[in-house]
Amino acid sequence: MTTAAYLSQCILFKGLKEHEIELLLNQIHYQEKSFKRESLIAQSGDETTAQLILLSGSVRGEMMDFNGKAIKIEDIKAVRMLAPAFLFGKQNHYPVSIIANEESRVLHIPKNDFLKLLGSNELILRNYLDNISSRAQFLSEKIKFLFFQDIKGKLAHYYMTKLRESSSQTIRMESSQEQLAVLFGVSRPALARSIKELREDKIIETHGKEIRILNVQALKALVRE
Amino acid sequence: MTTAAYLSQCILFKGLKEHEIELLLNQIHYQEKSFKRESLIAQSGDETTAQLILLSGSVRGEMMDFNGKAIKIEDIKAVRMLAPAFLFGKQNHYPVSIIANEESRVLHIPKNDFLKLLGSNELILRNYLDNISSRAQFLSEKIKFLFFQDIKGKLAHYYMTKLRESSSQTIRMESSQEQLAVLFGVSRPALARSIKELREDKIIETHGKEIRILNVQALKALVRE
DNA sequence: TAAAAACTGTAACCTAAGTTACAATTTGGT
DNA sequence: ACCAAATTGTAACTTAGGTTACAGTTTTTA
Repeated sequence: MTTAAYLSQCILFKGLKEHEIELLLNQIHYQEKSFKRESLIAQSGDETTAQLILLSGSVRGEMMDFNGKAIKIEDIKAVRMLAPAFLFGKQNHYPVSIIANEESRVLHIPKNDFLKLLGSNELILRNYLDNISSRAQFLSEKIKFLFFQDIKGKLAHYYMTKLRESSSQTIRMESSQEQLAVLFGVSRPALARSIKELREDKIIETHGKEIRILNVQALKALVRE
Repeated sequence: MTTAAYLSQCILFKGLKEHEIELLLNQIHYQEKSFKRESLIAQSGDETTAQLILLSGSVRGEMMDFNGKAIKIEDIKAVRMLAPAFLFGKQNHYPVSIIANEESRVLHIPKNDFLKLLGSNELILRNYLDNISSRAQFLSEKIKFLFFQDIKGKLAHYYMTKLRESSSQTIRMESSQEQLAVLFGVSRPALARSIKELREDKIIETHGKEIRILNVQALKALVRE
């Protein structure tokens, strides 16, 4: 698969044909890099001198707390830009560390070339604008999630979201409690305790990785908003 | 003072002369609105259908927690755009409630007219790009501040920032403990307790609104980063 | 300048979540 | 199918911060 073929799946190039992307790429410099599973793609605090685009694989963005414990901000699957809102503005540093979840390929476009790209096509510019706005929106939601919800609120929010994607009243957990705790920024035993309490209150029922929602109303009431 | 004169002080129009702004304004529709002290300019969750620019006065952005208790995200002084990153992207809703701190005037540019403005001048577009990127950066810092710092860490961070603006080892607090607690998202007595502990540890000395930093090293060490 | 209002200091008590530890269960590899 | 490793359940105990309450202090306003 060509670079342009990958990029045609990135929202930055939404509305553009593969051959148009090809033409645009010919006018700028860029590199492709491969990263092995668990390797560090960018370190929190590093200067952002280029726009990165994840072409294949998946990565995660993590913030570190004082004790070195990570909390996961998000999982990112190809094809997507990495840290789009951190190339411009005042603080050109990665806000999170970016780590490959699996073998991944990343396109690396130096800032000046990326600027040229934005200037060369109005559609791309508009897509970019949309994208960094969405980033700010995502971060603003993240504040609400991390800071305003207690553990049960986080669980309820998480389950409700999963439930919307499901056709039945059951959810299949694809991540472990440990991983979920990292996403919630809480300790694993505390998460398990909250799950237990939901079980005791007959709000959910767990069978291994399957979770059945028994009382959607009560669950919804736990979300603090 | 004309609208254009105010706008020439807004980073969105950085690099433009007053008469150039005047010309641009002639091509779009806009309104000016006045708000009294403590009145609601926009409610969290409201749809963002226009770009707001604070022309005079000052406002604050607040998130509400579940119990209706506010936490202040930031204070905004004229001249500045309000919620710039929330006009584009997927979630066109105010992330915070915006409340006038004092008598304030706000320019209201409907989304389409604002788009026209962005399209009509490359400098404005670039300024806007910088600005919404800075918003995302601000929010990312806010996550670190609110979620990763304990109360002493927040105090230390706050004092260190104030100290940088001061020529001596003293800080003059212009906000009350109550206001600071709202900014930190903590309760007032808990904040007072932490201040007391800093005093007991001989890290600071307080005399009314004056705070003298006795041990910068120890203070710095309290910031969790 | 006196009374009211706002602000600060502090204490007792409560609660959510962290920490540590370990047993029970599930999963995956050979 | 068996063993090791990972995951989950749970309990005891600690801790940071919330809640409530009230006294002392400073600032505002009449």
